[in-house]
Amino acid sequence: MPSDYEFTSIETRWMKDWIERKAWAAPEVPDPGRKRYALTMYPYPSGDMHMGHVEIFSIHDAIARYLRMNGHQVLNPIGFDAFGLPAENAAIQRGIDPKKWTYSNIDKLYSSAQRLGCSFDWDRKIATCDPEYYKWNQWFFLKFYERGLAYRREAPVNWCPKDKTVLANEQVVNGRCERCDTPVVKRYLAQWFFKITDYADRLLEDLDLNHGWTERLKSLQRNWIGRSYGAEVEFEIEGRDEPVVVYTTRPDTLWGATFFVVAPEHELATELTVGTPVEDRLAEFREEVGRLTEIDRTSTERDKQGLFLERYAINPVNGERIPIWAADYVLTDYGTGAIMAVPAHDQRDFEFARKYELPIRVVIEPPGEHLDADTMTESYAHDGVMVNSDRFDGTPADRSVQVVTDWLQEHGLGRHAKNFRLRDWLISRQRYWGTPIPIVYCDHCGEVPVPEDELPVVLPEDVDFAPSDQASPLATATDWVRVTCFKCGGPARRDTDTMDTFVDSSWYFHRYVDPHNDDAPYDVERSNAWMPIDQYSGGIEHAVLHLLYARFVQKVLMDMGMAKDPEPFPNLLNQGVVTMYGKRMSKSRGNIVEPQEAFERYGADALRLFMLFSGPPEANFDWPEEGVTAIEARTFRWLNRVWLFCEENRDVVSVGDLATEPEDDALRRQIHRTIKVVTEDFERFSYNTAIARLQELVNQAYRYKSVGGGHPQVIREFMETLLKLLAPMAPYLTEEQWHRLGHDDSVHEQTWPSFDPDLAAEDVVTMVVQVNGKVRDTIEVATSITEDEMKDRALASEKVRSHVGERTIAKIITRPPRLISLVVPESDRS
RNA sequence: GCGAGAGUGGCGGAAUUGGCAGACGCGCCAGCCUUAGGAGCUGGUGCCUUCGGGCGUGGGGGUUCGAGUCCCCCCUCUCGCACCA
Repeated sequence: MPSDYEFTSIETRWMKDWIERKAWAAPEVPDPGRKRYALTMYPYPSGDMHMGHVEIFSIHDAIARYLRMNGHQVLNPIGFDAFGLPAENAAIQRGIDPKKWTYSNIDKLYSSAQRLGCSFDWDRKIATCDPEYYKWNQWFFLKFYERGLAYRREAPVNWCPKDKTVLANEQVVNGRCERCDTPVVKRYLAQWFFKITDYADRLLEDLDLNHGWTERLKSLQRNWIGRSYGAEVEFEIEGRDEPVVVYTTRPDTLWGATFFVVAPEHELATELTVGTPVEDRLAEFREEVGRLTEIDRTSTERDKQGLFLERYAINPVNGERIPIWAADYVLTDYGTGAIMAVPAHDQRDFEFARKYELPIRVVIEPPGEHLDADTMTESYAHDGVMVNSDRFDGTPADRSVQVVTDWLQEHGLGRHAKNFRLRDWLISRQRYWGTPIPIVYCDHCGEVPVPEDELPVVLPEDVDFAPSDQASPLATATDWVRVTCFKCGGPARRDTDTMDTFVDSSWYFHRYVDPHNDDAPYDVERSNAWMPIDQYSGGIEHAVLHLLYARFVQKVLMDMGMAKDPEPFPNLLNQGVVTMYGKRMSKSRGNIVEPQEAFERYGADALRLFMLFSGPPEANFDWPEEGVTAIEARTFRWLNRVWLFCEENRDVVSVGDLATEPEDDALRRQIHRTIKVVTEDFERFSYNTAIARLQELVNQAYRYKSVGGGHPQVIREFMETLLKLLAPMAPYLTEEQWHRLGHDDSVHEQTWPSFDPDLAAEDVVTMVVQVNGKVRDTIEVATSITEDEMKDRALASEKVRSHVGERTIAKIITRPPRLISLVVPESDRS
């Protein structure tokens, strides 16, 4: 009586074996045509491994192992996104050194990944908090600076009052801090930006190169970049030399522009009121607006607030004097920060006009209808015909924008223009645990970049981590801050902010090809040999963060001659998240299921299969109420069934030629069909159905034994095929049984099985007979059946005949060999 | 409001091209085995049924010999964007 699957010692043995002989090491440079770069988004080391990691790694590892078995040289590295707020917060709350905290988490996560049986190339490990890594963040920063892609500017920025740092637009979700959910406020600060807007068109257009992206993800990015087409129009301002430019998507409504609005924070507002009685009221108004959180400011329910600046602009198309207002519904950083207001045809302008009793003039009407400005209750923003617009009266809406813009351009009043929702990437952070920005400030020379040979600017350790509203933690490292200017040798101060950690993750996949390089971020030749990433996997939560920033940086690298591919990851698999009771697992919710317990009770393979079997990889996985015990019923018992079959049958040896019986052929056919469909399933990442097919095969093998089947070659073919097909998903059990079957090499180094087409083809199929579209009989037939035979067999069926009755058959549709459909008149059935 | 995606048994899900809806598994039911079972084995399991059959993939209509799949309308849910001019 063979014993059950005892995984503990087996897992330990093979884990050691794989690591010691570097089983997953990729060559420095791959053979041409054989490379596959498989990458999973590097994890943030916030503690030990959690179920989210287990899911991602299980899927990703199945991909990598499958590629390897298909003869590819696979680069499958792992590293750690090691900078970031949680380390610092842990340091503040528990008095632990952020460095120690981070590295100890990295150690835990690294060995848990080994225990899970991941096939990473362990020696390529990187941690972004190593000076050897972040030195190159600083190097890239300087390169960006040289190219005019990094600049410092005072601007209204998103400030999280709890985390006490600024945030990028991408990190503000519904007006709240993405990390701690605190409402964000605007602050005026001098900050560093990366000029991602220079690449907006390319980021938009190259999305089509990413064939392996979901439409959903592409649409998220398109939305975020938000390109719109329209016109820039010049408005003269009374008493000002220079005209002011506004951006509009509807230049055809210019004749309906009855007032002009600037954002309260806009410098034009200050300029227009300085020295006038309005000056103080504007300052007050601006302060009022500044106190609002982004949520309040952008709430559509809130009443729009405005202030008449007592100045006038001239409408360029009709020379009308229109009043200039400051209003909180106009944003400083979109377009030019000033707009022409067309209340009749824009809902926001309409509400504002009604509130402050400003004139409304209709210039677009629905065909054949009249709109009355005095009685309308909302703006009319649909298609129509131009009216009250001089020579353009009667122009239909489908041409009006083009025609008017052409005319404006001809007369020097405006021009065609486009605009983006995307803003430049704010990379300064007022926090400690990140890459110091390699810039010093000199009273004499101003902003001075740290020379390359002075890199890295190492993060100081003697720092008060506690964040404040006034200064970054690094400012408390007074000795570190004080430097001599690299240009003039005079006194200077270091920039005390650190970089957004998304800078780190925007190029880490290049570092993996050459992780120990001291002279450059990476060797370009090597990177070119491995890039692009053939299969990337990770969560969709990075849709407009990492996945957008990394694409931007890749394009800059390309322009610098450091990359050859416009897109770094054309194929992307977005796994779902692991939840329980529909909510993301988290300590604060108390709905955590620990992988450690699962490892101990059921082993890594059962846990991996459990994740893979639950559903498609893109779907979220809601952990069942039972907790880890669910693994027992769903996958551990089946693994044990596989184990016992191998234990009971591995000593079956061949004794010369054996005649094959029909049941032998049946099992062989099933084996080859299974190879075919499981291979197809792997190609489309459909692991849940692959496992289902393997379960069917195992069921069939047990049935074969129970009816007396026992052909040694067939049994062996079954076991070896099963182990190979299962190996990418359950690496430990398959490795152990592979060796128990007498092999000296690893199952993971075997070639993925191929099928015999003759065997995989079905010889007998079930032919369905329909009468008027309804299934009336099913008949077992040979695959090679002819259409005539099909008709004969169908018409011979009692069941079919009773449904046809006396009626004549009007039409017969045959789809050999599976289907025949008889059409008879619906009338009086007797 | 704009954009994207989804809706299938008690549950997770399957059906790649318009061709037997519900594979595989969980759960449940019955039986066998066992001192015992949270083990193992066998069979059953969409709903209704007068046992002929009828109905069935969110609802309604359409195309077709045939629709979960294609087309139109509607409902619900999820996600993203949203005072972006």
